[in-house]
Amino acid sequence: MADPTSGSAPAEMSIRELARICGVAVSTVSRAMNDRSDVNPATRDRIRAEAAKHGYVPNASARRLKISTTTSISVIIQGELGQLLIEVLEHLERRFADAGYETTLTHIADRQASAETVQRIVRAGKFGGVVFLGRYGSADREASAQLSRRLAEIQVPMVFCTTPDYSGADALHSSVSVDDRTGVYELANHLIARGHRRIAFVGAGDQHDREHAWALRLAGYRAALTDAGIDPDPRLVLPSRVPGQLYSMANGHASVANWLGEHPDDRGFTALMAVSDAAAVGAARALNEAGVRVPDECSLVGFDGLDIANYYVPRITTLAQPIAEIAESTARVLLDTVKSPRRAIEQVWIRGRLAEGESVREV
Amino acid sequence: MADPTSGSAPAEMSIRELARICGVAVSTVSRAMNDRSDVNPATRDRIRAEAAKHGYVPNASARRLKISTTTSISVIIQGELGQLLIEVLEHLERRFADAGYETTLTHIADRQASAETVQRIVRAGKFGGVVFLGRYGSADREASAQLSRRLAEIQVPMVFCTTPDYSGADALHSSVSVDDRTGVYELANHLIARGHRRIAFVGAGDQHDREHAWALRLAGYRAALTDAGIDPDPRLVLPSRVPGQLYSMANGHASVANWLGEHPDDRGFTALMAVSDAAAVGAARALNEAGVRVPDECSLVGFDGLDIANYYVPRITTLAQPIAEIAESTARVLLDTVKSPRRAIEQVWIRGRLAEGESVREV
DNA sequence: CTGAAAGCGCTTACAG
DNA sequence: CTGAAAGCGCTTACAG
Repeated sequence: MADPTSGSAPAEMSIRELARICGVAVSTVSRAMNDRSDVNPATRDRIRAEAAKHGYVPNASARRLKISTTTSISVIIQGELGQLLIEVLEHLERRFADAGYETTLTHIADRQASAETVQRIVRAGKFGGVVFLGRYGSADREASAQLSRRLAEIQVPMVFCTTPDYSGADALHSSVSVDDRTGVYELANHLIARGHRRIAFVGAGDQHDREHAWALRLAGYRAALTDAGIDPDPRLVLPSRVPGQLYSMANGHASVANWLGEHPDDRGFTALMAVSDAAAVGAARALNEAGVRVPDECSLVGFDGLDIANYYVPRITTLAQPIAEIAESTARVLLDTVKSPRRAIEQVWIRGRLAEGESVREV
Repeated sequence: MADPTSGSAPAEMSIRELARICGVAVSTVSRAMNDRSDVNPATRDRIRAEAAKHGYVPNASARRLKISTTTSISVIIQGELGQLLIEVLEHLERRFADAGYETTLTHIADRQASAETVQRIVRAGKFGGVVFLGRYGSADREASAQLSRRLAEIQVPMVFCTTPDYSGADALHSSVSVDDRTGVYELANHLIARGHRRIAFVGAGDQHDREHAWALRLAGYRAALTDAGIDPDPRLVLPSRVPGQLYSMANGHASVANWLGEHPDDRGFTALMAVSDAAAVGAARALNEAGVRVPDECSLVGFDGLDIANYYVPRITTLAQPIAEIAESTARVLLDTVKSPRRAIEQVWIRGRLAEGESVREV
């Protein structure tokens, strides 16, 4: 039917056409293609051979229209697409694959983060469940809470991964995350135990956008100082300089470089806590450019435990996220919810591991 | 209809039900939801309000079954999921969004790289086109060529991004890629111009798997040496030690550490070319662990031009991939092919830019 | 083991 | 501007 002068591709074969070719009913083709037991093996093999020969693939849209069960999970990532989320994604894919599910990733821009977007994605793909990888929401607290409530109305199992649910007092969604606060608390204590008192924090976000990992990490930092009898100096929370990329090398660098430029004589800290390993690398470069040696003149810690922390010179002391465990728990919670949609909301906080590097020195 | 004692979620609303609620025909609801002009604005608004109120979202499977046109592009990534591909992906998404297309990413394991997988993905999602990001195929040359032919039979526009088509003499697919060979050729000349003669290459893959960027980069390295009158020493092509992650820090590190361990007295090179920036970082650590300073005692260059090259200390001289241009060309070629499926195959090679860092010293 | 038929939820000529 | 009807390509009772 294809007109050679036109640009259109040949039409795809339908079950009906294949049935005609094989001289059987469409129902028989359907059974053969789905490997059902109620079809003669010889018939099945003949049909499948013809299908392969003609490149017939069942139309999934038509199939989905009939079938209620689905074996697809949608992973939605909003905004920053860093190495950490990518690694979590890889583990998630493996876990879901083990359970017989396929995984599809949709990356959406910040401004598209709405309940409608999710609803469209979910119904478009007939997904069995949704994982929000990284946060999902806007910088505005009230808008985020409302979004969370709207999401709860969508009748599909969902779980937040690497971020808690920020719905407010009553959590509306399950979540699995590293224990950000405790992790940074431990890191700060690690520094304090080595004599540091003037510790700066690199990578604090916008005041209005407190619903993100950085805020929990900052809270852990403050708590550790306070518990150690050190009065947190608000000036040592270095403001972010690359707002859209809080956890990036660029932000770590700009933030510290800016501070050092404004305080040429006395930088005012003996140790730096970066909100992420990437930010730590940027901070290290800024220190180096100012002639400050790590760790001899300034200690440095990161967060995440990515390859870069391990291979950087000096190796960066960091809080290693338990990526495999996070992915495993996320998959478990989601698949449990798929099986029992009314099961209770579950908040899972997984303790990270302090990975000692070569970037901290006693003072 | 939902049984409160069962775990099933309430059924989703259909167009029929909404039509009944609004007291109109389903066709009118359809027109309202699709913003068609042939519906009374007042009727449309009333219907849309009811839809929003009841959380009605059209079933996309049913819609796709009727509609032939699609506005979705599938991006397929096989195997390694590094920072470079992620950044290309982000640019691709933006380009496609500008053209009115949504992008969906599917990440598949090496062993699943078959024509059937692609066919299933394509028909499942009714995608308008497919981008293969990174290579797609197996390590076996003959199997790859056959796969390429099978892919060509799938009647959907496709383009390879960041990798050429390895079908053999006659390319069967369009591709957009940095000019790997010329890029490394330039980097090698950069080193040669600074007096280096003993240059090692880090990150060569398996002999049987020559269909990958590393092989083109290795070829550029060899050509530059030969053209400069230097006989390439095959021993200076350091074998890979982490096969599945050729471009990783782990591989760069293991490869160089292993070599230095076996040649404690004379390492045999004055400069190192790494297959990627990440491998360069790993190599730098291995050098450091052996007490070899970069660049004073050994020069180092990478490939890709990622953040890490720019923020590492010392800043790594590298070949910056023109990521935006690669994404732009990929989107252009694919969308052109969507419009005119019979258009000619196109191989696009984009020249990278040598970004000079602080990791090369004259000898 | 196989076939004829109903129907999943939409869209789109066609008629009014 | 609105409605009744056909049909997209499948799956699945139901009948044989």
